[in-house]
Amino acid sequence: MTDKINERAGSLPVGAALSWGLVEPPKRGPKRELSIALIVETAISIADKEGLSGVSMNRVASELGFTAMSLYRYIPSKRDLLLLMQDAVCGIPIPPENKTGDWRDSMREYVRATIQVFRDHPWFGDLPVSGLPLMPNNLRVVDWALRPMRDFPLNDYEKMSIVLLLSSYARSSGLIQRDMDRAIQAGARPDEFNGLDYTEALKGLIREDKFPDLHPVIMSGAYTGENEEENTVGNDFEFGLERILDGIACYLDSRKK
Amino acid sequence: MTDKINERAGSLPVGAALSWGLVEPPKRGPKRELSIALIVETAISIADKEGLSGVSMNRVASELGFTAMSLYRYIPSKRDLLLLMQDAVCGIPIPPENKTGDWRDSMREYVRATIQVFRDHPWFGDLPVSGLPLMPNNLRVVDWALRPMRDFPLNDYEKMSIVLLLSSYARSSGLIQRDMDRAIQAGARPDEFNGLDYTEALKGLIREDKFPDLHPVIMSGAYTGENEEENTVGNDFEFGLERILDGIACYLDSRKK
DNA sequence: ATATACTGTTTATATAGTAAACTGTTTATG
DNA sequence: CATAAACAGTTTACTATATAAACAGTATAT
Repeated sequence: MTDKINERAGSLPVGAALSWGLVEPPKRGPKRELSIALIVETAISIADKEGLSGVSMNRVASELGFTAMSLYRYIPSKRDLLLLMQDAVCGIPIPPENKTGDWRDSMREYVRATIQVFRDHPWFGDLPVSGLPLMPNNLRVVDWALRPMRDFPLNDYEKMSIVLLLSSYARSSGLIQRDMDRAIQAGARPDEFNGLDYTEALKGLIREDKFPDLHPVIMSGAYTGENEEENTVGNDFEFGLERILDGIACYLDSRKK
Repeated sequence: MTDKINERAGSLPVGAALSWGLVEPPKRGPKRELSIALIVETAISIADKEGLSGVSMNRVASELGFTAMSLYRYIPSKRDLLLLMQDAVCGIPIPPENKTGDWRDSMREYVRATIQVFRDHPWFGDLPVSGLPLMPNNLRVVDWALRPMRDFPLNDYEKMSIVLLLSSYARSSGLIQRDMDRAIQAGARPDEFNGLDYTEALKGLIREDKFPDLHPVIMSGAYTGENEEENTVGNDFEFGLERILDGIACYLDSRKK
């Protein structure tokens, strides 16, 4: 199966080659009853409901009415299944280009959409990011991130650094928002454990002498995010994003003059 | 074992409680031949050499000359061992406060040190970050990150947002630098697979019509980082950091006027 | 017609993590 | 001092898990 890889795949990881559709479909033998897309879709829906730990080859196959081993006719290893899942949820709709809007709006839109992926698929942030994106949906998102900078007087390295800046911030914000979503869900059933309710424990542990700068932040509740109504920053993630955008604007100015 | 937790631990996860030293040492019975610190240290050294997949309860115990089950007298689960490892490598030396230096230098120093953790312990970035730090070493690092802002005219939410900004950027940069380190190591043995050498494959796959903005970046080699000497950005991570610092400066200015 | 390349399944193996029961040791208590 | 309780580390056992190998049936190329 993995030996039928198109030469264009070059040295790509198998998961990436599969995602690019570079593995030739078989010519003989019985009709396939499954497909990569179906398997990945099923795995994602399990992960959405039960987390990554719910995703086993057996579980995915059972859901489809097959045996675990049948999946290996499509995907060579679980690691590759996870890569395919990762790329699949990057297949978000990319809005049409708005040539009149300013670049700040476009970047905000990109970051917001990226964060949403983490909230829609809470397991997404549990997969390790191994280096640069190589798979098609993920790369379309990178293409999107580059779009607002098309006419910037910057070279490609500068642009990529900005993409890194935006995407890393989106990731971190996405993770935190995901955890907040979880806490709210847990709060709906108060018998369950509320993951963000560590405030009391921390207040007893963070002594002023050992943590002079963290101490007041814990005490005010800003660290764990209680009294969210007092949060002048507003929708948590927007503050940092505006700082990043300011920083970019600042750099553009310095380049123009 | 886990039932002997100090009440100050409150609702903390067990791993965090262990890390805070909130689990009372036993009063009777035979002398302990191991310690949490020793186990964690051993696990870290295995992970440093062989990656996270090398760390199994069996492997760690064998290294110490004990059976896997003996570890459970100290650490209730593997998940907790991983948490302890995560916190342990955050135990980096925190430089003394430099009251005369400016805040930008202090923040640069913090980010640089954080990135170094990812390079020294390549597995560190493979562990999922689950929400806010709760463990002592990690929180000392947060305290450090807050230090340069002590006299900023900002409230705690604003400060925490900036910490998020800096630490998320450090994480992403750290991951990329780790991967570059790996590629260089692989390059030293050219028979091995160089993880960053996907350039050729991508050049064939990223068509201009589907990826109008990414296409030129791939072709120039900026995406995969070939011709690093042409990278005007300089030491890759510094560019984004300066943008962030500019953004913060910009915000401070807008507050002052 | 038949060899070939497939399909999904069955069977088997190796490697986890960890629960429970066991043996021996130290300490607190009567 | 005797004994019970609390512990240490081990043995054994169980449950998942990923996945290799062999198998029986089916569609296609020659």
